[in-house]
Amino acid sequence: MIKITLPDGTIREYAKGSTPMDIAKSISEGLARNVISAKFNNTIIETATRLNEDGALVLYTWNDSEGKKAFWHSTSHIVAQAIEELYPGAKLTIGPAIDNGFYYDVDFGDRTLSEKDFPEIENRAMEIARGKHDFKMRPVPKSDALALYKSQDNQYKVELIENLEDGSITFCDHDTFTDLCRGGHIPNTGIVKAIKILSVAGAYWRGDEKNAQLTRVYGISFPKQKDLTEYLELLEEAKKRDHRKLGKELELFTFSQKVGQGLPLWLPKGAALRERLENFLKKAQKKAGYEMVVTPHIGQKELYVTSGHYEKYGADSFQPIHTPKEGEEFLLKPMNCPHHCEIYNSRPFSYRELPKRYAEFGTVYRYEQSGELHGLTRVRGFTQDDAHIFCTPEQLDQEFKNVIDLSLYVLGSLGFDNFTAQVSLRDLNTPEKYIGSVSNWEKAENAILNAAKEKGLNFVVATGEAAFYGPKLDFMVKDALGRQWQLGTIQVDYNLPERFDLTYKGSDNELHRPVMIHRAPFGSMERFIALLLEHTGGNFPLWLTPQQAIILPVSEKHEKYAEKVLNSLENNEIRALIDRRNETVGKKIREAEMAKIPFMLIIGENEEEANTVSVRKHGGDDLGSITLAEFAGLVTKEINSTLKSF
RNA sequence: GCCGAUGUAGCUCAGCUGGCUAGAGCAGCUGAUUUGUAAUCAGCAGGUCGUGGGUUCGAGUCCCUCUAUCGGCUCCA
Repeated sequence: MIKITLPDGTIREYAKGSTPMDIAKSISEGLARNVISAKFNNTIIETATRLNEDGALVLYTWNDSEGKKAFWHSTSHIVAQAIEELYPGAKLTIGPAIDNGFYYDVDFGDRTLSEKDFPEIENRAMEIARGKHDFKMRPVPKSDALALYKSQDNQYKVELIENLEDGSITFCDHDTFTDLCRGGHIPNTGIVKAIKILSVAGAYWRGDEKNAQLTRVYGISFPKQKDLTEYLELLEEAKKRDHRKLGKELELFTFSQKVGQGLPLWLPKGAALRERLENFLKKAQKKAGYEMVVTPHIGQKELYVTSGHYEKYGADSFQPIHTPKEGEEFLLKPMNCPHHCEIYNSRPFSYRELPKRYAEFGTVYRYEQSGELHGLTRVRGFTQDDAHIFCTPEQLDQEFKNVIDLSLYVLGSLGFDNFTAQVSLRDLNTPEKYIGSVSNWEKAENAILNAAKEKGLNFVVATGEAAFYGPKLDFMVKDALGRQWQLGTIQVDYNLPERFDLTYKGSDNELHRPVMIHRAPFGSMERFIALLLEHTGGNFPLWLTPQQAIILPVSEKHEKYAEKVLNSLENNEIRALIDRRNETVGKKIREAEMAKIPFMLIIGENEEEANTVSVRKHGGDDLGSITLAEFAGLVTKEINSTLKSF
């Protein structure tokens, strides 16, 4: 007998060789029907894996993310079989589950795969699924595994197997299909009731640009047809929150082919919104002891050679600007730090004066590869809400924690409560990617880890994600389609102070090296506004929204009163306009609704007589007739409830 | 940059396998209407079909180049 510990802590005894499915059956009929995957002593196993020792068992259903993972990974096997049958000679590589579905990377040789081919793959895959074939794992000697894939001329699988240890290699069979696989499948193909191929994309073998490009087939599957329909509807809904669509509809920004790709043009409403965001942060920064500075948009090449940016990115940047005088080379500034270092260097500092906190809404230009551009989230010209803090090593911890507070304040004020804090460290295996001494890196990394822990921040660690000059604490937020973007960032840097020979006079009358914190709570105005659009669906917080109210006179007869109302709103600093058009109230309301204006003030005879406004909120709530003073109070109250001061 | 897809009026889209002067709704303009909580009516105007080339008697439609956009990969100071 073996002792099995279940998640609730109960320990049950089972015959040696029992499977997770046996155990599920012993618990309940319903569970047995729904269990699709299992984890034993922290290893994902099959529901048919025989258990021969004591241990902890977790059973998964479709409702668990591990269950979905097994479900989708299993579907990738089914799709792979369909592809292998439909496209003889196609070489399979890997096919994992991802957050929303799965993919399979395939080398189709000279053949291309496009959307037109999806239905055929889907149909054949569903046929296979309906065959209710069991997924069966079996160990295979390395020599046999190699022999199989060598006979198929599949160099990818051969490469994978060569890196595996003999004895640890397993194949998974279902129907007539066999694949190299470490496991984690659902019991049989019949559980999959709906399969959708979503897209194809190029993907480099092993993620390396130098390797062959494979065709990545993305798909998703569900245990019910209805789930698929709902998922596709969800995708449609998400498209409505696309910041590119909303930015156009709300007249915030645009792009011009003539100006150039990745170079956003801010329209009046968008520019005003940006300005409000900037002022919001400026106010908080002022309280936090920052001073504003202004630096030029270009700098001599030498500046970036000193900082190390030229060596790292020079070849992949906008190329130097040459002046009529020979030998002068300037670069469009791709970051503000070198300029701020030179501001610090403009005079000597005593330890008594530190920290110095220089802030600037600095517009920078980076040459992003054309395929990487994406709306406002990845552009070639953008404005960072940048600041650099120069402090003594003793001040570093406190300063870093203060910046965390500021970043959380910014995210919180704008309703981003679903962010991921990520500590980005260097990859110890690729030291050539980083500049500076190991001891400085260790100091910097520890400073971030300690500050994050002391602030009780719930963070994940990402090795290899550090900047080349230092580690970072990044705040990541997902867009409407679940893609993760970095917004705020805080970085500790011991390197630039050395490269720019920054110093301060200590209490010992000796010169010391300050530590530098790079930070941007928004990240960039462009990306932040993009994510804010997707999160709010264009319904910005009242304090931020371009137009807070619109006055809708029932007819031209009430235009005078409308002016009076507008005047009163302006005196209360409420942003409003009058819709003077000769249209019906119904139409004016419809358009105000579509423009996502928070308050509609309808005025006609009744209101004019009673000196009131009829207030309709965006979305349809009728607040009835109230006085202008009451309305102003309402607006102030709503603003104060969302906009706390720092 | 690489793989795949897309580009028709300011916006959203139709235009079948190539065949008369390229269509619709919304927006715009003109006029009528003076309106009470998501579209009042009528008329008018608006497009070298992303760019350049090719095939053809004939190209919005087929082929190629470039360009921009979209979904990925790679990259992201």
